[in-house]
Amino acid sequence: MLQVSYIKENFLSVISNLNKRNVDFTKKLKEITDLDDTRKKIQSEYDSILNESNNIAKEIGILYKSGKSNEAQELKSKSISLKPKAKELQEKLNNVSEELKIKLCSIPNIPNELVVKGKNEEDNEIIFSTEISKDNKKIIPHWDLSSKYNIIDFDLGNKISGSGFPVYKNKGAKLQRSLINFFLDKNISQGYNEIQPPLLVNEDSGFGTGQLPDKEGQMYHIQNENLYLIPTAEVPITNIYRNSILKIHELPIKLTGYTPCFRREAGSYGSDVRGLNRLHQFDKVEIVRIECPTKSYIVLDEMVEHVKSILIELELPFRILRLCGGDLGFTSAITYDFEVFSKAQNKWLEVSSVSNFESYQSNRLKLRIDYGDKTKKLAHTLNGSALALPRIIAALIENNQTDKGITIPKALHGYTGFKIID
RNA sequence: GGAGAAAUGGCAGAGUGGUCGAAUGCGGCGGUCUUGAAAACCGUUGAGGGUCACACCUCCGGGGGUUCGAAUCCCUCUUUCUCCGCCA
Repeated sequence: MLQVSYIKENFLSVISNLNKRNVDFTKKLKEITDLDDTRKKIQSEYDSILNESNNIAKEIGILYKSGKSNEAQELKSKSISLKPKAKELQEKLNNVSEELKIKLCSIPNIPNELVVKGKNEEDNEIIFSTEISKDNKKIIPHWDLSSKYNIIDFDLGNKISGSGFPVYKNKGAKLQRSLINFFLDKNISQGYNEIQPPLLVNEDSGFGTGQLPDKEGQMYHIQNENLYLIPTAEVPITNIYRNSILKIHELPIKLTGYTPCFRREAGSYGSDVRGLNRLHQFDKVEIVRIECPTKSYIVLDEMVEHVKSILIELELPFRILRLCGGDLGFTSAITYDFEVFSKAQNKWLEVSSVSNFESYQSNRLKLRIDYGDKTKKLAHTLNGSALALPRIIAALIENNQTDKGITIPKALHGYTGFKIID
């Protein structure tokens, strides 16, 4: 959520930067600033009525003490006469504030200056890519390899839950566990502290990181408890700091956590959802940072380098994209996507998304930094996947298939305890 | 699931209808003293809205109500604790 004061002070640049998302927000932003002016006007009118009745109440107290109940009676009726107007103003204020909040929530984050305008994923900028071998060796897709080596069972998942809930078996299960531990260890070695958060969150948490309102459709909702299954560990981990004021010396905050993630993925179909490409439940290790605004872009680069180093250790072909305005997530100011190459599908698969949300989330979260010199500012939040499991597994088994079996990259040997799946 | 108790500032803890945004202690910050530190003493120390700055307004778990006036009374929700039941 953007701050109204920021919109007012930077009206034209906000419009032109938001324009990179290919939507013109001029009208909406104008409505917001007008609404805020109205809010202020009603607020001050309401405040002065409250001021008046507060004063009367105090006087009545004094009069009663000195036994002048007749005069007190007079003041009482005066105070009562103020009530209808106060009530009316209070209601107006509530309505306007609520409307303002709804309107503000409908404005996405302002893209950073590095982000180019663009329509969709085709306009994303490729900023790094490893070599992709062009040999024409026959490659088996991961869904066939899964059953060939009996490591992932999609039919069994269908039986137990439905599509998008695969069952990992045997060395497939061990490979999952190994990757999770490998990722966590990598993150911890870079100073991230491990968190095991709840997998169900309340409405306030969903709002804090920007999943609610509007994006309810993407989350599973437990109706009778009004809880949501997390679509990413970002939600519970970032919300640790909801309604917080951090002392400057408490920063930086670097957290990592492994969780299953649950997504409804309504509307997905076809080859997009084949095999491990898009699941309703999948495992992911996330990194989350809370930073001083002056440092968040240095930190973003650091996070990109970190994720990159993990993919290099896994010896997977990958590339890094800087998302264009049209493909940028609603709450993000800038996002770098990591994609591994699936040779069998001749397709890039997203395995990580590293973003700086600047103060967009922290304004919703009410997450501020106390600089110790009377100044307080919204913090910057950042997060990224390091990394999401299923597509890593898909690329790994496809790329490493040999006549003898699927070889496991060296970096994982200490975790798996085996070097080949056969 | 049943019965009872509670929720106040960073923490502890007073306050049960009238200058209470809230005593006191601890902690934090600034100072005096000291070669330096500790101790002691003095001062200061919640958040949001609003204003050029003041004024002013809101907030004592959340929401609603009673009253001229609510931290204090009533309703409701949430959370915590104790006892019983159940249980990985």
